[in-house]
Amino acid sequence: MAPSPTGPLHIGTARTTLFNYLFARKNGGKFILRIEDTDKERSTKEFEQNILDGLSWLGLSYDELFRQSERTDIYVSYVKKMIENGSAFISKEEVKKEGDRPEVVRFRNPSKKIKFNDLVRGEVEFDTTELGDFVIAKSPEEPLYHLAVVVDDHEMGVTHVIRGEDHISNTPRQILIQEAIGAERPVYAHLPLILDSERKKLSKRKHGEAVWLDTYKKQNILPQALLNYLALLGWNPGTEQEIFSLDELIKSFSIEKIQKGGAIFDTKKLDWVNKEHVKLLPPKEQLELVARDYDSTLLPLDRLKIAWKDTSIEETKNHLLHVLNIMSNKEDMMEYAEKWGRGNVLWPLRYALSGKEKSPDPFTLIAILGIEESKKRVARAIELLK
RNA sequence: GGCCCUAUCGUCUAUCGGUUAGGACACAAGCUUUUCAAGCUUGGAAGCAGGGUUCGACUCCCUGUAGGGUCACCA
Repeated sequence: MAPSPTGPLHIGTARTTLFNYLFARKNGGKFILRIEDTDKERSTKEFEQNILDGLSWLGLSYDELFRQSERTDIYVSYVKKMIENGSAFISKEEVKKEGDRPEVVRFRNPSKKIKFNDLVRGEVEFDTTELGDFVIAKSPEEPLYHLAVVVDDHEMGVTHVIRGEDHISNTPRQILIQEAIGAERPVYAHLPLILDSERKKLSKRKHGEAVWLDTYKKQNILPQALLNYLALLGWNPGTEQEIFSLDELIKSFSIEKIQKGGAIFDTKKLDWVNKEHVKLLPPKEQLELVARDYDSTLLPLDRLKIAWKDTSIEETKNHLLHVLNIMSNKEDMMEYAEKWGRGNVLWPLRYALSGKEKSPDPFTLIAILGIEESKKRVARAIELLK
């Protein structure tokens, strides 16, 4: 996996990492994390840390970690070799914009057709003529992405490259460089992209926070739930199972079941997957999650939803008034509820406390909110019924 | 625009030539006195179009259409 630390961990990067992880673990391979920070202007340590933290939160552990910024010497030796054997050359350039160099290193493009077999898409063919003699280094000491990637894959013995479909057009030029330095060609698999509701690639510019992993972390989405949902975006197990642990994903994973078309990110389904994972948690942890959810939120109450079935508003109000007394005097709530009908008493109580038709039971809510806050909320509901 | 990729319910998807085209999310309606972010029942909802190939195409081929990706001295 090869993220670039030019921004916080992107949700798409998280999914690509997951697929790489699953594939490696499934096949007993090694999972390498390579920080692609050859762009000194845009890469920062903070973003790198954010990516590392995000992966650890997700529980995606890697076997080795590299930074391209620490491997410049290796790339430089390759650039020099390539210039010597004529597969690259120093080219005089017109300076068009700020930062442009008068001289760069270009790849001598043999301009031929490149065919490769993609594990997801089958045979793909490009004519590389249109690529021209593309730039592989700003100077012999400053290698660029394509060169660094190919050298690293070669040096690290990378056998499988699983990445987003937006990289598919980068593949032919990387293959060209491989052939020039005598590197073996890895197996490629290009994943379908994650799309927004308008079927456009999820981008930081258009979608802001929705693309950062941290956003979902803040929303109390469980890491295992996010992983589960991400796996289902563009992949299916071939069975009707939908809820998976990471280990189960590893067991069921197969690259043949990856979808070709892009998939829209649906937060509703994410929420459902998350809910299913919450149910799997021990009761104590569930309670902690609930607490985080209900502490601060005060939802608007709907007058019509407070009353249970066809109980009258008047009756419901009386029950709530009693409930308020019971809370103040610490009397037995269940005794009262049994007497007047559990639904008649407990439903409006729970609704008054949570503001939701579906929520934990009222006793749990009182425990979370505290007696004072609970009383305040019940009083609020009574006020509404006047 | 060139090149590349893609095309089944609103969404995620199953189907690998013969199915009443299945499931899940979401939605709608209902049931359940409700310690229920539960469960259950029911419902609506799909093969982009046109040509082939074939006894038979959602499935294979071609064309069109639509959508997407990519075209840096970023990655």
